[in-house]
Amino acid sequence: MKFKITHTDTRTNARTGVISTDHGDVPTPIFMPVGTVGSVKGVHQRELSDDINAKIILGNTYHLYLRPGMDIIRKAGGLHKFIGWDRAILTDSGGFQVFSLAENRKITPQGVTFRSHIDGSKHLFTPENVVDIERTIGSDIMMALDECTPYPCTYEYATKSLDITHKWLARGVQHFKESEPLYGHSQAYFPIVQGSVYKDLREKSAEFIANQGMDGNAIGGLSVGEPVEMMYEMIEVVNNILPLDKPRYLMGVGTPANIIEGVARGIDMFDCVMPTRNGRNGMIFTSQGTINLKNEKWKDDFTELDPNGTSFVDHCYTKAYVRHLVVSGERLAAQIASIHNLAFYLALVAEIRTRIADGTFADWKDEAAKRMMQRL
RNA sequence: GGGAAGUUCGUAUAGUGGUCAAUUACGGGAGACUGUAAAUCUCUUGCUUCGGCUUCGGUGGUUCGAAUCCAUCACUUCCCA
Repeated sequence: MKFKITHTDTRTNARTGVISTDHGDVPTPIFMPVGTVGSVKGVHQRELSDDINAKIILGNTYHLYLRPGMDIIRKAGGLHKFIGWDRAILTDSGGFQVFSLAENRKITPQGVTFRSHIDGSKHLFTPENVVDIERTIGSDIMMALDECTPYPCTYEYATKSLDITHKWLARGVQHFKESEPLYGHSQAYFPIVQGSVYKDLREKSAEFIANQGMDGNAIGGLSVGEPVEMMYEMIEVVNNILPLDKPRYLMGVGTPANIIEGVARGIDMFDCVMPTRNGRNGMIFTSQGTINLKNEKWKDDFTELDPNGTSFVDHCYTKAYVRHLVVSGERLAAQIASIHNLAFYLALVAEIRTRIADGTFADWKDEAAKRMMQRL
């Protein structure tokens, strides 16, 4: 994996670049649709590539490991072949599940013991075996095993957790260096900055992560309930330390405004379930604001789903029709809304790249973020 | 023509003397959702100037008190002719 910066904004910390993987180039800043179990929920791979123009998607180590299991993925020849996706894939390590499945896991210095949410069976994740699993999956970018701390989180817990995350990282990096890709394409390994909302812990973590010398770096443990201003402050603190010449990935973020603000602070990569999950729940994002299609006010609105939208669904369906589908519980509603939202997110990062390149990003960002977050 | 059962807040239901503006489901309205245990979850759903007001087919009655008991009328469903 290579990263090349193409433009640097003079008035913010935003930049554009290109991440080159063996599964294609990824222009940055980029949004990566989440496809946890090897499927971006409700969206075909063809729609993902042709209509949404996603360049890279996520898979999840924990979920794929439990089902279908690594023997199937290995026999399939890796996740790309298994799911029929020849563009880039990034795998989350299961660190988020350490957070979200808190009642079903136990953290030890060795690793983390999980109880499967599917059948209750017990499993151990270590920094080493997670690298092995990600090698088997064959993702272009593999994430290190970390603990995504909850919010609020005491300073004591955050300190202890960070120490474990760092120790896990050192072992993960070593195992990454000692292991080889299985399918002939190269794989990168990204460490993750933690430290909750504590500035000194974040600084310490950013330094530790930067020193690993990996091809890219991630910021995790944010957008877990803390006020957004706190999140933005942590990004600033961390990005002051993370190397400029490596891509920076803000994990699990976020809203259109979060993405704009993240880019302004030097973030290059984002992922979030919001466009797909909220889409399934009847909400769409547009350049003019968000729309809750369940609302009665749209029942006889026969205008295009999103007149400014870049996706085909925006122009062949009306708000009234998609609302009808949502209210009726039709699966097509989830598909249309997911396609629309993902296309909107990808168009958003495309516009951000254009504006960084032509120097209009700083003037545009505040008004755009505000406009996109208003409720229609 | 004879007999039986029934009529409750949009619909279907629970409630068989006071703890009932009244159960539950659906339907309606709104909110949440940020490295996906989510096509999920939460709230709300008689009116109200928030003190109350008017409700359980209609009317009349019994009772301190009725959605609940009695009478009667209306309507509905089923069975027998």
